[in-house]
Amino acid sequence: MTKEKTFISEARREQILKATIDVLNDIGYVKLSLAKIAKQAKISTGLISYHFADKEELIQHTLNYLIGAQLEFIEERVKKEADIYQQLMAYIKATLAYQDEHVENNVALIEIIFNARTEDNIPYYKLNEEEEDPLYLRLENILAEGQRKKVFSSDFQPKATAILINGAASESMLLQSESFDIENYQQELIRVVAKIVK
Amino acid sequence: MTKEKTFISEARREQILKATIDVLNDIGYVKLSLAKIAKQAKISTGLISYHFADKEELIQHTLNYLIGAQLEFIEERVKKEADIYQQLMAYIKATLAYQDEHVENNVALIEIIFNARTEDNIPYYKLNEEEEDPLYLRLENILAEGQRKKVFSSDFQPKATAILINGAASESMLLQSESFDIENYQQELIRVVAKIVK
DNA sequence: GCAATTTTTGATCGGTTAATTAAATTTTAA
DNA sequence: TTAAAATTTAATTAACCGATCAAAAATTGC
Repeated sequence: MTKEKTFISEARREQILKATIDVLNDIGYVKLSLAKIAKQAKISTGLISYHFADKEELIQHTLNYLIGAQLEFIEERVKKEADIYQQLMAYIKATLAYQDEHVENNVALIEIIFNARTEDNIPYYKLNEEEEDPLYLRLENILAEGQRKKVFSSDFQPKATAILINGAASESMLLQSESFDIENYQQELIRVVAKIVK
Repeated sequence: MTKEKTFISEARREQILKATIDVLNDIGYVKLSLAKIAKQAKISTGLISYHFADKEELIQHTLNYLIGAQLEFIEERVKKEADIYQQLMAYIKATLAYQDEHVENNVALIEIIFNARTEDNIPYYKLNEEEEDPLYLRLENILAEGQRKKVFSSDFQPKATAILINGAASESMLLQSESFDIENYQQELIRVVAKIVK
């Protein structure tokens, strides 16, 4: 109820949020300030405070947006596949595709996760994500379901394998150079995962 | 030549460096200040400025130390093995062991890599490490040498596979919880890598 | 069209921080 | 003993930041 905002208010909040992502890409979390965000969005600093309780709430919303966008992107492609094996491949391809196509979002996500902290001063990257992170769970479920349906070998552990695949997939997030051939890496990763699940 | 420091100076620099690692673990890079480091080391802030030109030089030295320590730890264990296959396994085990046994070093490393920036304002995590990072190169060389010696299958690409293995291995760095069984993860990772190199 | 409400501005307040430096003191080494 | 090196203390400079708020402007509902 408290969150029923007007149309214009929602639009403004989204504008500020997008500006935050831009500024994070430009100068990073350490130098992030409301003044910089305001300048990027071409509004006054006071307006940010009007729409967000404080800087932390703004960052929290930006984080939620970024996580949601990635999840939606991947889920969208996974659910198009009926076959469980194709779902697994879609998951991997979508993960890499998102990193390639939405670099700004990934950079902003990294900046927040590795810098922002909870009220208890615990950095987000130390929070146990594998227990709650919907992306982790999605992958783990695909792997487990494949085993249940006897499509995959029962020769691997869904949880450990999910961590492994996610680790291998997100590594490419950090390697956006000319020399890194993401197309080729995707093929290799898919070949390896195919081997694992047999 | 300019770096020829006295014994006491070297000891002090190392003390400051260790204090920096401690403070990074306690409060993170964002809140890091010379005052906090001085307090941790139980010295005056001025003394830090006396031994390090500026904050950036201190961070740079801390980063070099952390990278060197990890490399040394892993290399130490790899070179004990004569067999190339055992070298590969030693590399993976050592990578995970280091993350488990030197959590403070890894946290400090993460804090610096994901926060500090070069003079050109480029974050360290965006620098193309796979081209220069000695750890990457070491793994890639093991994989390539194994193929050359026909011990490994020629069915994978050393570079892509090195990225994959490093990604899967470093993922566990972020998952230090009670629910995460690093022992079990190591076994799974080793099984998978064994499958890849056949 | 007018009054109430929402949105926006922009200046200001109180606080933090880094880096530097000068001067005084202590420690070290030869 | 003494000169150089190491260390403390404390003051300075100068920048910046997040939050606040009163007032202005824009929008909405009636």
